[in-house]
Amino acid sequence: MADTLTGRRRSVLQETRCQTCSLSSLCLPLALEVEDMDQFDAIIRRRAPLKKGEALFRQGSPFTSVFAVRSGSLKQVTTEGSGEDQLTNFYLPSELVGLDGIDEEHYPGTVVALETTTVCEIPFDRLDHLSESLPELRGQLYRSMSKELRDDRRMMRLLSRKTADQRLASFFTSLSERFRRRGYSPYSFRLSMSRADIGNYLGLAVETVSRILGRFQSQGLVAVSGREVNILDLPALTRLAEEEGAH
Amino acid sequence: MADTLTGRRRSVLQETRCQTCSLSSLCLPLALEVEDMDQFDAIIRRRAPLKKGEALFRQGSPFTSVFAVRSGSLKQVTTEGSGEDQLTNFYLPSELVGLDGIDEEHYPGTVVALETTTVCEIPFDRLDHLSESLPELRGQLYRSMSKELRDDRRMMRLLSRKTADQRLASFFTSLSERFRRRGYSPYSFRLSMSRADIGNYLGLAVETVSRILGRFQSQGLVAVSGREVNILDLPALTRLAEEEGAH
DNA sequence: CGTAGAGTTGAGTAGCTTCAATGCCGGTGG
DNA sequence: CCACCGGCATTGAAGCTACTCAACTCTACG
Repeated sequence: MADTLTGRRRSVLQETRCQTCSLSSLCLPLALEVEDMDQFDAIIRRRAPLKKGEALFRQGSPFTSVFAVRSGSLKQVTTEGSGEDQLTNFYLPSELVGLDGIDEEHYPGTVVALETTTVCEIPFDRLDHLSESLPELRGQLYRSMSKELRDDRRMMRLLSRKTADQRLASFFTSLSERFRRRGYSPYSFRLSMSRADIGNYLGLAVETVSRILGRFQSQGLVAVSGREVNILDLPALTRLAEEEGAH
Repeated sequence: MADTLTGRRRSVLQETRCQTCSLSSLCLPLALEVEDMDQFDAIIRRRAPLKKGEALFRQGSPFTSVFAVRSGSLKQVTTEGSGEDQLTNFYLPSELVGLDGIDEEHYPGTVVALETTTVCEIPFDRLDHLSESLPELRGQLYRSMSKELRDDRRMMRLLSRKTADQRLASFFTSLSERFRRRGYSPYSFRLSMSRADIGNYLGLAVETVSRILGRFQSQGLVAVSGREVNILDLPALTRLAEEEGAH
C-alpha cells in the first residue's frame, strides 16, 4: 500500500518511469526488455524542470552524466579562445545530451534550455557499468554516438558547400523530419530558438536569415509569423536543400 | 618449433602484434594490461597494404569493422545526392576509421588511401563482445568516439566562423600537433593530400588555398615547396588560427 | 622527353556580411 | 488597463571576401 502510494505519487508528479514514458521507443532504452528496463530505470535521476535560459551544465564543468531530453528543447554553445560563441547543436525530446564530454572529463560546451525543459539525468559511470551486462543498451549507446557523428558530417557538408538558401531549407526539412518522427506535425511548429540562434548554428548573419525567410515566404515555400512556422511546400524545400552546385 | 617459426614469420612479415606495435600507446588498446592486450590482439585482422588511391571501403557497403591506421594516411569522402563530394576527415596512424558507420549498418563515406597505407581491421561484433569483459577497452572506445565528436564541433566552428587564412592556419597547426604527438617533427612534414583535398576539407576553392599558401610564405610563416612543408613561425600561426572575429 | 594532372596567378563578380535605421511584440510598472 | 520599454526581427545600402573562369607553369611519371 505504501508502495503503490509512493509509486502513484511519483508518477503523478513527473511521470517517472521509462516504461510509461511516451518517448521510450526513441530513447536510449529503446531496445531493452521489460526487466532490463527496470534496471536502467533505477539509475536514472529525474531533475526539476529547467526554465527558459537556464543552463543544464556549463562549459568546463566536470563530466558526470549524459542527459536525455524529456520535453522542451536546448542548445549547445561552445566558447573558444577569444572568439565568439558557436552554437553546435539543438536538442529535442528523446535526444542524448553530453556525449561529447566523455573523454576529457569535462563538458565541451554550455547547454541551455530554449524553453521550459525537462531532462532525465543518466550518471555515466553507472550507465557504463550497466552497459557491461546489457548488450542492447551498449549497442544503443554506440549507435547514438555514431549517429551524432554522421549528423556532424552532414553539418560540415552544409557549412562548407551550401548556399544560405540551401542551409535554411535544410534546417527546416530537418526540423520537420525530427518533429514527424516524434509524432508532431511536420508542417506546423513553433521555433524555440531565436533568429540569432539559427544564424549562429547555420553560419549566417541574422540579417541573412531574416531576408531568406522573407524570400521563402514570397515564394510560397513557408509561412512564417514570428516563431510560428507553416511549411507549405515540403517537396520544394527538400529539393532546394539537396540541390546540386552551391557557390 | 613450428609455432615459433610461424610466429617469427608473421612478425617479420608485418609486425603483427599490438604489444610490439609502436603505436600501442596511442591506439585503441592503450589502456589494456598485457594479458588483456593478447585477447584484443587475437581479434585483429591484418590487411595487405593499400596503395595510393585504393579504397579501404566504399560508401554504402555493409559495416563490419572499424580500422586502426598503422602507417600512411587516408581521407574520408562522402557523396550525397547529386552534389559534389565532401571530404570529411583525414586519418593518421593510430586513428580509428569507420566509427560513424555503427548505426545504419553501412559506411557513410568512402575511405581512400592517400599514400601506401597499412591498417588493422577490427571486426566490430567481436570488439563489442570483448568490450563487455574489458571495461578499459570499452572506455577507450567511448572516448575515441567522444573525441571525434569534439573534433567535429571544432571543425564546424572553423567552417562557420573562420576566414580562409584562419582555416589554413588551423589546418597547419592541427597537423603539426598531430605529428608531434606521434613522434614526428612538428615543423617539417610532407602533405599526403592534394591542394584540392585541402580545399574541399576546409570549404575553400583550390585557388584560394594556393593564394593563401603564397601569402603565408611571403609573410615568413611557412616555407612550402610542393607538398613539402616547413613551419617557420608556429606561434604566429597558432595566434592567427585562434584569432578573434572572423568575417 | 613529353604529357597529363596538379598547382599557381590574374581579373571580374556574386553572395554574404556589416553597419545603420526602423518596425514589431511581449512584458512590466504606473 | 494602457503606455512604455527593451530585445528581437526586418529592411536597405555599401563593402569585402572568396568564388568562378581562364590562362599559364610546374612536376611527377611513364
